[in-house]
Amino acid sequence: MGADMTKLDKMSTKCRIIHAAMAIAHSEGARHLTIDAVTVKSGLSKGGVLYHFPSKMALLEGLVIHTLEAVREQIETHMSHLRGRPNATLHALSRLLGDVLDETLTLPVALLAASAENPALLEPVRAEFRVIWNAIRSETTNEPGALVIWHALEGMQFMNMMGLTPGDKAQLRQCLAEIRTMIDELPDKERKSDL
Amino acid sequence: MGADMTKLDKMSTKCRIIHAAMAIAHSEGARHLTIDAVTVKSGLSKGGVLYHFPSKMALLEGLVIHTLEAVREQIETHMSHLRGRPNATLHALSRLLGDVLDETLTLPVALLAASAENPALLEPVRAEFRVIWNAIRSETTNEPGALVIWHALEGMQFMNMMGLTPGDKAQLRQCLAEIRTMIDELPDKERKSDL
DNA sequence: GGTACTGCACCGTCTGGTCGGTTTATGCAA
DNA sequence: TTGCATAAACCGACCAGACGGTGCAGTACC
Repeated sequence: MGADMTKLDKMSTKCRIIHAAMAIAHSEGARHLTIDAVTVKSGLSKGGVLYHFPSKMALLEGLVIHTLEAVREQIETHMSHLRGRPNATLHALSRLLGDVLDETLTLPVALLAASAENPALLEPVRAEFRVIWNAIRSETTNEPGALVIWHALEGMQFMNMMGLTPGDKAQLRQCLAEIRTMIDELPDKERKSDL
Repeated sequence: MGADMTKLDKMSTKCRIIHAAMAIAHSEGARHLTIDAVTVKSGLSKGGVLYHFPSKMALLEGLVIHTLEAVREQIETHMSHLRGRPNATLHALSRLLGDVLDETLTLPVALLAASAENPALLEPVRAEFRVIWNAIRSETTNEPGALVIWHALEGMQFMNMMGLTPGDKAQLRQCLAEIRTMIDELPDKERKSDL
């Protein structure tokens, strides 16, 4: 249990750092996401931050990996509640967006911060997106239709994060509901529906 | 004509600077978009760059405004070819995306670069997006449906820019074609069509 | 003794911005 | 046409501060 405590502490401190980094990236802009800023925001010392992430690249890498991991977990949780349902992956993604619509600390924030420093840091995200896309396309016969829906979901997340969405949250909810009916109307791989 | 020449030269130099800034932001990441980097890329001197844009904020502001202006012009050009057609604004946006799908120097690149320095720089974009949204919603009775389509278009642009889109360009073209049929099936404001 | 830090001094480089100066284009009078 | 004043366009050395990162002595805890 001692080991567990140690591990938990380590994780929670790392989380504090990453959380601080996300908050800075979102409110101040990726340009002002500096180690010193993270130091202040997280309440640690510079040495403390650099103890966990020996360089800024490592920090951003950690930020991407950590956020990606969280996303993956949330998707899997939703997926487990959707077993057997047609187009379960798209449904899971739509639920994920529903969860995340009010939060500010989302995957796109991490993407922006990381790509500002080094676009190559997005590689693990690309890999994950390929996996997601393969899951999506394996569930429907209408690939272009599914791709449109996925792009709509991602577009909502991006625009919402940058504060570019017009109208209020009710409108976004309505938009999300529309997307969900579109997913329901997507042909299943087994029993190809109408059209 | 002397005055015209002067004005043209001035504009072309400003364009060179902005073009250089965009290229850097896209290839190196917003973090490395520095005045010095722009100096080198544009072939000017530091003083020369700062003569046209007296600060980095001014440069980024110029970058956003300039890109937004270009987008607005392209939309209006497409709109003039779509006079009277239902949901003309969405159609214009879809054509714009078609034009831009292969280019790397797009509005989102400017958005990322600007928001990395100062999120407040996105305000003119927000204003423009409100205008676009009002145009879109004025043309259909199915607002949520239109919003989904718009988000899909923006999502495609963002994901394409960050290299997150899976599959090849043919797939994207197919996706865009799908979006266009969806726009065609959107109810017009006058004669509300099926369902 | 190892892990997880704090606190701080320090370094080299990068960055935004200033400033004095130079070149180039323009306008105008002799 | 020439000469010259004036301003716009541009150059590049320089500076102060920010930034990423190092190194190390010390501490608290298991």
